[in-house]
Amino acid sequence: MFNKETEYALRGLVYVQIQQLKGLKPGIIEIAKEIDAPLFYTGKIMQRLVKMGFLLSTKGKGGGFYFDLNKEDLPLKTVIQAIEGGKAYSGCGFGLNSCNEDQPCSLHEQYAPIRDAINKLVSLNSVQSLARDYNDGDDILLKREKTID
Amino acid sequence: MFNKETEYALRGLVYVQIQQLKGLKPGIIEIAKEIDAPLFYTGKIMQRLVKMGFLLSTKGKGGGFYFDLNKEDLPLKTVIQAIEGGKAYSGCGFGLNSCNEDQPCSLHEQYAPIRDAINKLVSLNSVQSLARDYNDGDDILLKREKTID
DNA sequence: ATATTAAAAGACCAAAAGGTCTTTTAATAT
DNA sequence: ATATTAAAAGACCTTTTGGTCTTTTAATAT
Repeated sequence: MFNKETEYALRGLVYVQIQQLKGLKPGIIEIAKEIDAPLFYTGKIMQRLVKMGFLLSTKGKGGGFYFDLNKEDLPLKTVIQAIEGGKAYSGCGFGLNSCNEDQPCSLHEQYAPIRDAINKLVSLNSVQSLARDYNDGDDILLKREKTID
Repeated sequence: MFNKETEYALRGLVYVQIQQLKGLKPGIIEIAKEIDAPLFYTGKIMQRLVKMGFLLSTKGKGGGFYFDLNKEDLPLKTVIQAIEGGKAYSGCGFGLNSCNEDQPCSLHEQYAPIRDAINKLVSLNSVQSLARDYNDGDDILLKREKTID
């Protein structure tokens, strides 16, 4: 569904938010471990996210990543578009330039509702809402200790 | 939606089928031009499709690509899976190994119906059905002369 | 002040995707 | 037979994606 960078970015952001709700400020080592992503790559991605203004960080002892609480919720779509470029989930399912609403290709009409559903999914879900869902214990967004049953 | 190779492959196959319905047997040069894809790359892809058994070809004068009429319709999904690998449209939307029906992640439940719709789309549409749609004049699957209006 | 900690910056590397081009093989028409 | 045509084979190249590692900068605690 997403490329690796986007995937790690979203998981990282949600993890930071979850920790922030507990009053914590995780660092790269912890984040990478918890979201099950490569350490240095995760570091690079988190830094990019800071540069893009999606979250904040401090260096040195007690440092780490955290969100500006004054900001509004961050929809997944905003992050995805910042990383993958604006054209994500907008084009023709068949990749035709010449295909549009007026002159749809065979698949266009069938794909349109799917594309719309994806757009809705990433627009309605935010880093914060996923973090909340997680704390409610409803899901396993992030790596979690394997339970022995 | 698809990667380039898959995209060119599907367009190429549909183009061959459209021409075959007219009693023709197109070659690489014609196919590449008509589906608006790079010449040599298209050649390579068509050859791969022949090797995979999706269509036939003959060399030399009058040669080109064509389908075995005895075979049944070829669903898009079959082609996609042969090119992109079996895991296409099956995993968790968030790319988590630990996510499954029993322990779904936040997005899993929302993504599941979308993934199912995509699966249905590529299962129900075939190279032949798209070629038929095209001949009915319903769509512009392939590159077509720009109409001056 | 300085030692420690942790992010920032950036060089570097590997694999995959996308694409180009030349040579070889096989079919057909003359 | 042989000239022509067109696919097959495969070497090679470029860009993008994914990933690693070292050095630098900034914050904090002693």
